[in-house]
Amino acid sequence: MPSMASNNSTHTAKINQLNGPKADFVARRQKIEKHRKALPIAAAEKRLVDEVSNNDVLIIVGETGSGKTTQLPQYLLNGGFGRNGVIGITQPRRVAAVTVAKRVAEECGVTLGQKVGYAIRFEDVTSTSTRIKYMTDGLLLREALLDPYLSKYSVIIVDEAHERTVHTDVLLGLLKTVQKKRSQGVNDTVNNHRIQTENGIESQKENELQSTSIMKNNQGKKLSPLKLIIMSASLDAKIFSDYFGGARAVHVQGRQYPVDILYTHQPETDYVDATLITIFQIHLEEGPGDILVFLTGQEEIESIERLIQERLPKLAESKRKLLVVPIFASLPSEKQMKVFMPPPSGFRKVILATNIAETSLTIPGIKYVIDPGMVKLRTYDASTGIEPLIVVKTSKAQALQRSGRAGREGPGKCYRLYPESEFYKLKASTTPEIKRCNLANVILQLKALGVDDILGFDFIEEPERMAIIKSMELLFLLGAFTDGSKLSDPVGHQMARLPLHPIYSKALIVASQFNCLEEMLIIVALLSVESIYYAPREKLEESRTALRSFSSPEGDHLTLLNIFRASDEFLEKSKLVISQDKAEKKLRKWCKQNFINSRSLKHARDIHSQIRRNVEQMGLHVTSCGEDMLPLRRCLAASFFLNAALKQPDNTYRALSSGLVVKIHPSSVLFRMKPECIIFNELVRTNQNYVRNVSTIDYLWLPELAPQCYALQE
DNA sequence: GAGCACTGC
Repeated sequence: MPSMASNNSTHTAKINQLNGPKADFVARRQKIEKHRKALPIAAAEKRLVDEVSNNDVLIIVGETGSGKTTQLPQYLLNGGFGRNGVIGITQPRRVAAVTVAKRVAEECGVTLGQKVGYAIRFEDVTSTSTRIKYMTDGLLLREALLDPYLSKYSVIIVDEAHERTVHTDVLLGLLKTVQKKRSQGVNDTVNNHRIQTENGIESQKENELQSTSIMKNNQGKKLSPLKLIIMSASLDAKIFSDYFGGARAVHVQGRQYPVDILYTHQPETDYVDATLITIFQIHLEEGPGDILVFLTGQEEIESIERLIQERLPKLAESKRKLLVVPIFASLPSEKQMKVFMPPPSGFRKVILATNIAETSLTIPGIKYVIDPGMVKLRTYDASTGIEPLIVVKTSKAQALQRSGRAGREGPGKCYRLYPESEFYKLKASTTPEIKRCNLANVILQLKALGVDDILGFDFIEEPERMAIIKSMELLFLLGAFTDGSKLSDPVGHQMARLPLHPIYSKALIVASQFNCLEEMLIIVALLSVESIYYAPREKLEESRTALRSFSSPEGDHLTLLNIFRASDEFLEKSKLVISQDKAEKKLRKWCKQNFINSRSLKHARDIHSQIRRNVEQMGLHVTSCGEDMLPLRRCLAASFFLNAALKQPDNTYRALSSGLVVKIHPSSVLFRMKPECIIFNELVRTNQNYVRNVSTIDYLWLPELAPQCYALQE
């Protein structure tokens, strides 16, 4: 064998020498083919294609490493399913859509964006020749607003369905009805779909628009039936099968190395301490291999990091080679990259991570996983509308996902810091997101898709009635509905078209009437991203000084506007003398000097240009209020009137709609000013109720601008 | 005078 191998490589090297890049290409193709054939799913190619031919809905249970995401679309294309339409594959995350598309384009030997492409928000790398299209599930939902029958697709594959994101859940419901309608034929359903609106010429226009687009796609012939494939990890195939009327489920083997699961004998009272002990125990007693620890948040990660650093010097010098690497989403990207770098020779890496390491990124070299069994979860309280984060026990599925991270490159070990009996008491899977979030956007989208009766919609799992009703109330107050709770025209339809929280969508529509849409587009873009401020604890004062020149006495909204404009001016000025790339690099430096998170600012810039395009297409007039901030401030009051609060004698505030006692968050420019009347965008509950993104308004504006909520006292 | 799991349009 060894001599064979060496002969082979000499042979290849010779060809390389003779034919250069072409032989390189051939060698790479051969390597790719070999890799593809070795995947567990490869043996099932014909069977899978037959299953898809014979079943309109197919559930595929594929374990990690089966190759289903990259291979199945290629099998279907070769099986002829791309002839009558595009094969679409949805992913919950943007990076996944992009990286998988790149990989498949390479495997097919085509340029990305031609036969194989991807589409995510802000980026469409597809063309008319695209047959395999990877995309985020949220993007496909948006496409459905313009093409309710998803007529360009012959097959839709919903990948990672077990994650049960809101988008996946809504998409499954939509696909179920789309499939039914497409198999029935389109002609008689067009008029029933979303069109039962009693008012207005506008909506008729929109209906006509839709009918024509369907006709065009249809070219006079009936739309072909839609094939639907749901791909999921093993635990809950039955849920999907039942939802699709007992659809057939097939199983595809994965490729994972065995992982030893170890439990504690007793429940741990202090899991931070237990985590520390386990880290050192592995480090001192186990063979080489990196350690991945799952923790609940930044604070916990930083405190454990400190504790490790304190204890390390107490070890024998030869045992001190332990490199601690934290990772969480809000960490600047250059620091995040450290988890992918190999440690100095002889060192063991211990990675302290949040959930980000569960699915979003895969870290190489992990042999040991420590799982304390806790996770920080966003919840939703329908009665107050607050969405607090709480620490809860993981689910069984999550525990399995975490332990699986130890078996990607070889056999591994997972230390669960609770007794085995506790594992069996865990919930099978995490409560789907749709049951623990604000539903305003979901409802708006469903209404725009023609679902009139939200309470009667066939959700795979029903959200709470109260959560639906609360969100309907909000949409009603924003003017998105008619009295018959249909989407209003034009406001409701315009709101549904914008990729923003409904409150912000409405703010844009209001701003067009106040002649300050130019300004509001900026403010809403900034309110839609993570905080753009970045101040490490040790440089708090320095950052405050840097930001002082932007701050406005009128509040955080105008401050945000000032920062955006300053950054934009800086970028435009740079672009006059240097290339776009260099100018953007220079902007990042500017951000750093001013303690601004450049990732968030970039995101806001992208959103800004997208929503600016959206409102222009909708025919709204983008005008500016110029130097006069009064109309803009009145517009903020008219837009965010539901979140108004009045100062009380003790300098706290009372929120007018909920009656909650709140304080201005210390990060606000108004923290010390304590104006009489404010509006705010966010209510966070920690030890107290804090409001963030606050502006001062004149309280007399409320009855004038929002008489439906506020009446003048006699 | 305070902290923010993770995604997505």
